[in-house]
Amino acid sequence: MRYDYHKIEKRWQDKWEKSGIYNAEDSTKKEKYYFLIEFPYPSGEGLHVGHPRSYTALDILARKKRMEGCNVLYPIGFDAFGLPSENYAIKTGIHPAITTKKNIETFTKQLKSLGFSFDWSRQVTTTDPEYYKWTQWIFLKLYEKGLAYKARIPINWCLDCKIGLANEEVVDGKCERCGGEVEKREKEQWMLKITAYADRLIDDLKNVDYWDRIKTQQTNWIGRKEWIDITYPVENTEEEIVVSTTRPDTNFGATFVVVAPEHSLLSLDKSLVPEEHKNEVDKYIKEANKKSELDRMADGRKKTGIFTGLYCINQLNNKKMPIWVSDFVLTTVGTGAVVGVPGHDMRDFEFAKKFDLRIIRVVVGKDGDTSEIIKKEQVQEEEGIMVNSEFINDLDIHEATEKMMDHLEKKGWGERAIRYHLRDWVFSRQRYWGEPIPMYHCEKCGVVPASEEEVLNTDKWQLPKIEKYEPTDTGESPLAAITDWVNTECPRCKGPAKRETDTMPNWAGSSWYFLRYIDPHNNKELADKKKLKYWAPVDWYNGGMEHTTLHLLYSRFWYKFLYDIGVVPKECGSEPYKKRTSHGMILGEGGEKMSKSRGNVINPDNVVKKYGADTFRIYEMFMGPFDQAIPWDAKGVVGVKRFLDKVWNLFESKKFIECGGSCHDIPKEIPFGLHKTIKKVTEDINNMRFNTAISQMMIFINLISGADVVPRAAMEKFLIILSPFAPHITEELWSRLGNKTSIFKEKWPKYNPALIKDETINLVVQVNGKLRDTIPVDANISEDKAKKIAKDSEKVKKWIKGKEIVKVIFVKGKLINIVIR
RNA sequence: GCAGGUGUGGUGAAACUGGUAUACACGCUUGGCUUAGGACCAAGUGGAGCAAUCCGUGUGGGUUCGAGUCCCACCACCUGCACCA
Repeated sequence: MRYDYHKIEKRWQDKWEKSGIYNAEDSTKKEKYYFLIEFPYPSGEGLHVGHPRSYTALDILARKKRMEGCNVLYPIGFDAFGLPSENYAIKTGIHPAITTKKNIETFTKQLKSLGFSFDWSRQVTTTDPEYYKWTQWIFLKLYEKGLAYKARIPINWCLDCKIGLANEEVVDGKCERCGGEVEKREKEQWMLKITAYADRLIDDLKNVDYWDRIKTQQTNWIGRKEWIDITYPVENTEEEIVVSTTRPDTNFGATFVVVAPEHSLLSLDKSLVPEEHKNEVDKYIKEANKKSELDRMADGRKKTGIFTGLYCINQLNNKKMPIWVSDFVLTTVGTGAVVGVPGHDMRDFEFAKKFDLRIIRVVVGKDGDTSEIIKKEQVQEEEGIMVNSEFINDLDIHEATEKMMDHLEKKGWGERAIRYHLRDWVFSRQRYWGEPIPMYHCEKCGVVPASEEEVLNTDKWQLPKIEKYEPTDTGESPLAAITDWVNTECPRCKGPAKRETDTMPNWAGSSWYFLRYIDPHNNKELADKKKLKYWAPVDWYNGGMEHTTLHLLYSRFWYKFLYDIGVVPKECGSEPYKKRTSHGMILGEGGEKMSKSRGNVINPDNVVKKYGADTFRIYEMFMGPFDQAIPWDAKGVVGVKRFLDKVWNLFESKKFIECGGSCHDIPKEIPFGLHKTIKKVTEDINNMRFNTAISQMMIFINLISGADVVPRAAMEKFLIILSPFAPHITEELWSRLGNKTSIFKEKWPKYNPALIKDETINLVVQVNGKLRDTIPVDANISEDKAKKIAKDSEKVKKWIKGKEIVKVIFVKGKLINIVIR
């Protein structure tokens, strides 16, 4: 019979779904294991080939873990709030809920066609009021604990469309939809105080098993550093300017100060800027206002700037420093003013060069040059010893930093500050398709939170139906247009009040979904304590590297908060994910990102139709190292299909023989190869080296293709280790071998170490490190014997003849290297 | 700009703690089978050379008996940068 993957795959998918063999059990004595993948955003484009990379990987791990006797939770859900559905609604007038429902149906069908062992009975969707009421409840708790507050934060404002834009919708400073001008506009927004958790978010990383690069990136993103804010009096005024720096050791080398265009020193009502500079400065500020932060950082190379006409005094040496304004300085970093030390900072150096400012050396590097004036092209950023710096001369820069900080503090000229790169989380969106923020604004009482009762047990804070999805031209969310929803009474004083009309960002729902999977239908609590104690935390979370700084950090923050207020029991620990790994992106065939506009998108449905789900799964695991970005290769899929065809055809053509204790007519290579394969596949799966696990299985199949008879037991073991990769074909062949129960109820096989020991090896013989011969010898050969054999080799003799042997290096069981002169 | 990563045949890649560079797969070449082949089977396949041999893991240095692997400097590319998810 032909390998008819369509029939086989459909049949087993139906059987598995009916029997619910992948559903996690809630009350069992078995050890638990919780695998988590990042739940998808159900976009209108359907499943991307990138999604199954992560899902297949953890599916393999989950299936293996079950076979090792664990009670495994491997859930799935949908992160369905977001911009694309809303923008689609603006264009077509179709309600996002309808689009979302349709998209989820498509995704569900696609995911099921790939045979993932998800527990579908626990599906969670963030747009479901039964789910998002708990998201809103968490917000109320954050507010109650003082972690939610309002602040004025700029948004991107399109002057033509008159709506606020997401950063992504701003392309080269222009509105993505109309190409019009975009400017920054300040708005009162809800903020979450994630910085209150900054220290714990860094320090607790030592208790989790994340890949190093993930830990490093998180630590750097939080960016905890000791700064010092130094005050300089501004000449001929009552004002002072406060610069912030992490390198006060170089302060004797300071020659100028640069402030951000938004700096208060330049504000009009202060009118400090001398008349003759005013026009130019104002013009510069206006230009800067149009650029996004990222553009400003990117353009920083070009070094634009204007002298303000003001000077300040460095109190260390009473030197006068001109104050410049430049948009490479950001208000969000430090105090929004930096001190220029052009001798030892590339950016300052380029700035000084361009505007012809003084450059002074205060650190000596390896070259030992101590001259005070630095010649052009000589900026020196590496570490070294202080010079030209009075009381800190001859110290290395770290000691000098400490001493300078003490000195400045003692004099009252500076103040130390622990500062983080991490900023508080802007939690408001002026959009419709998100969780309403359950807050009242009362004329008398001010901000009044909704009650828990209202949010949990009434529909008062559910998203109301609306007619138009465009944000209002005042910069408010479309909800602001529904006056009978907005205008309401204050729950405290019963006077007139308005509802908050901003909604939450997409990140909200995804910050705690993994907890809801544990108890998805609970109507009384976010999740039952007993179930949480059993299942939490997540044992293994895999996702994209691009989520390392935002989503991963946000969800760790929320989990810690829920842990602090006792929603998550103490026994679970204060970290949501024990282990975190990352998959690489799948690129288009040319090596570029897959996108509609490039026309290089691969639809997983077509691949499944042409080759079957098992081939698709194995190809995605075989294409390269799991953590690396890899281009799709349509031809590569063929090789994997051939492999599965070979496995199938073996069953059609081979004789399987039963061997009780011993099988004398079976060549030794078969048990040797099998046990080596079991070992390699087992270890490689655990280390996410799926590509090499598959190549080992290919080697084994190539080996037994040549054999006349194959022991049935060997074939069964092979099918079991292949089954997590290719669940359908293996389940089918398993049942064809006469087995009545599912292959996934089998135990994961163990290898026999005695069987995979090499008895002979190829001894590598080198002369001066170059390969000259390989000689098959006993694996336990002694050094003396190996030396003799090596020197007797004709090939080696040729090289050592007439030369002096300086020494011989012997690596047991591997090689011998003869060093000659 | 800052942060994290990657770089090996014609292609995707393999190489555990420094020890035979290129496993496995694609492609290609030759042959077989076939009415046919985008099916299957067999052999070959880093470069130069008749050969002995030499050269080869982004570039340039270094450490070592020995470097794809370790150290230093550089180059190119990918990801993220807070309102895409």
